Amino acid sequence: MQWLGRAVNAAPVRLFDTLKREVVPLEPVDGQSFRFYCCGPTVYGPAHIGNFRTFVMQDVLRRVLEVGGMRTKHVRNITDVDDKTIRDSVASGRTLSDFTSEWRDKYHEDCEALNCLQPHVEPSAVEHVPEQIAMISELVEKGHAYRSDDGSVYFKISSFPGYGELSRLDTRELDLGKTQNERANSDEYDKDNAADFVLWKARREEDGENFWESPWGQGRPGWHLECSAMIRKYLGETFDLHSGGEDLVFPHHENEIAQSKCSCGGEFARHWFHSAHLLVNGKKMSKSSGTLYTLADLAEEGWSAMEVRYVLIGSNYRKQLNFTKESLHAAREALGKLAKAATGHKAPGYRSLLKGGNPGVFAGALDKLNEDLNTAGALGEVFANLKSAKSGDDWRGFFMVLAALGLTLPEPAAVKVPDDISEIAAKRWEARQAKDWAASDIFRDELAAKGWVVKDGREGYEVVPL
RNA sequence: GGCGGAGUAGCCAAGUGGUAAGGCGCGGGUUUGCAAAACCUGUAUUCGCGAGUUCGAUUCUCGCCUCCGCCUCCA
Repeated sequence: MQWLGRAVNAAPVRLFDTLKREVVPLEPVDGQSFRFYCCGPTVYGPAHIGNFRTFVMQDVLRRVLEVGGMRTKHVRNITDVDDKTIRDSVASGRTLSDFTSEWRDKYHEDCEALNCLQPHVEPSAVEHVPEQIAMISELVEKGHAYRSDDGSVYFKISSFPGYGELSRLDTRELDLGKTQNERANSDEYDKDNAADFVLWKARREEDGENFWESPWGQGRPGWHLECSAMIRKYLGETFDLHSGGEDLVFPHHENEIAQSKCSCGGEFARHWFHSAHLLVNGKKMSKSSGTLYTLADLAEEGWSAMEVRYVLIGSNYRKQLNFTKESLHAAREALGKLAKAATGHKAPGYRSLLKGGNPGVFAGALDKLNEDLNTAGALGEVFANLKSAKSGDDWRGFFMVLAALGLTLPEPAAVKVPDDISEIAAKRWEARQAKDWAASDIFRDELAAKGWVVKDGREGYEVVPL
C-alpha cells in the first residue's frame, strides 16, 4: 500500500455502496491509489447549487480519503456535446466549443470558490469522439449493438443479462407499453426494443455543423457512452468507484455498466456512490418557482460560496437536503464561531495535513467522517470539543477535520471603512468618553442610516457594515 | 401504477436495544449610560400514529398516516 501518513487511531474509510446496498470499506484495487470517476456537468448554462451538492460531496469523499492517508486518482468529465449543448449553441449562433467553453470556465470558477480540489484528469467528451467510436465498433462486432435504418446505433439490452442490477430493474416495472407508444408516435426512434438506448445518434438537420464521420455515417455519440469511453481511457476496465447524483442511477449508470462490461470486460466500477438531491423550501428546485439558485444568485444576496458549502455538507448525503436562506444564515454564524475559536491558530497547508498525525480531541470528528461521510456528525463533534482544544495536536486535528470537509474560515473582516464613516465613529467615541450620551446616540443613528454599526469594546470600538 | 427515501425541539440536524450530539433561533445572566457585540447559561421525560418482540425501543418487526424524489439524455 502506498500510504501517506495516517491519522493516529483513524478508522478505515467506509462508504455506503449503492450497488451492494451496504456500508463497505474502501481500499484501492491496485493497492496504489484510489481511482474514482465522477459524472461532471453538462456545460450549457451555469451550474446550480443542486449540481454542487453532488460535486461537493464527491470532493469531501476525496478529501476524507486523502486526509486518511490514501492516494487518489480523481477523474471528472465535462459533458460538452449532447442535445442541450448543441441545441443552445446553435440557437445562440455560436460554435459548440465557443459556447461550452464559456460555461466550463464559469463552472471552474464556481468549483474554486467552493474550495473543491481539481480532478487529476478532467476529460472533455468532445475531445474523445474517436475513443467513443472505437467502443461502439466493439459493441457492434460483439453483437451487443446494432445500426438502425437512419444510421443511429443502439445498445441491445437483451444481449446483456446483467442489465438492471444497479437500479434493481428486476424488481422495477418499466412501463414499456407507455414508452413504446410514445416512441412510436414521436417517430424519432427506430429500435428493436423500446428500452434499448442510443450509442450513436445519426446526424439531424437541427444539429448544424456538429457531427462526426463514423462507420455508420455522420452523427454524434450518445450521452451515456461518453463516460464509458473516457473511463476506459483514464481509469481502465476495473476501477474503484463511480459517482454522481442519484438521478443518474437509471438509466445513465445502468447503461454505462452495460456498455463497458460488454465492450471491454473487467469489473468496471467496484463501488457506486450516489448523493441525494437538494430541495429548496421543501420542493424540487425549478426555474419557474425561482428556486434554481446559482452561486452568482446567492452572491448577489451577500452569501459567500463557503457559506453555501457549509450548508451543502450540513446533512447526510444520502438524504434529501432542504436548502433555505435560514440555513445559510446558520452557516454564516457557525463559520464565524469556528473562526473566532481558531483565532491565533494558523491553518497548515492541505498537503502538509496529509502527513497524518494525532488529531487530539478531534479524533472523534474524523471517525465520523470515515464512517460513511457523516459530515453533520463530524461538525457536531467539532463544536462539542471546541472548548477543550488546547494542545498543538488538538489544533492540528481541528484543521484536519476542516480540510477533510473542505471548509476554510472567514478572515476577520478586512472591510475598508470609508473616511466619513470612521470620522463619525471617532466623534461618537469622543462623545462617549465625555459621557455625552445624547450626542453619542445621534452619531450611532447616523452611522446606522449609512449602513454601518459600531461594536464597542473595553479599549476601543470597531465599525462593521450592517 | 412501479421503485426508492424520509418523518427527532420554532428551524436545520446527528445518533443509539438502555433511556436524546451539534448548529441556528429563542429565554435568562454578566457586561453596557441604554443598546449592539462579546462571554456565561437555559432550552425534546421525548424521537409521525397504533400494535408486537424485549427486563427495556426513538432505535427491531408488522400495520397505518403524511411528505419527498425517481420512473422524461435533471447532479
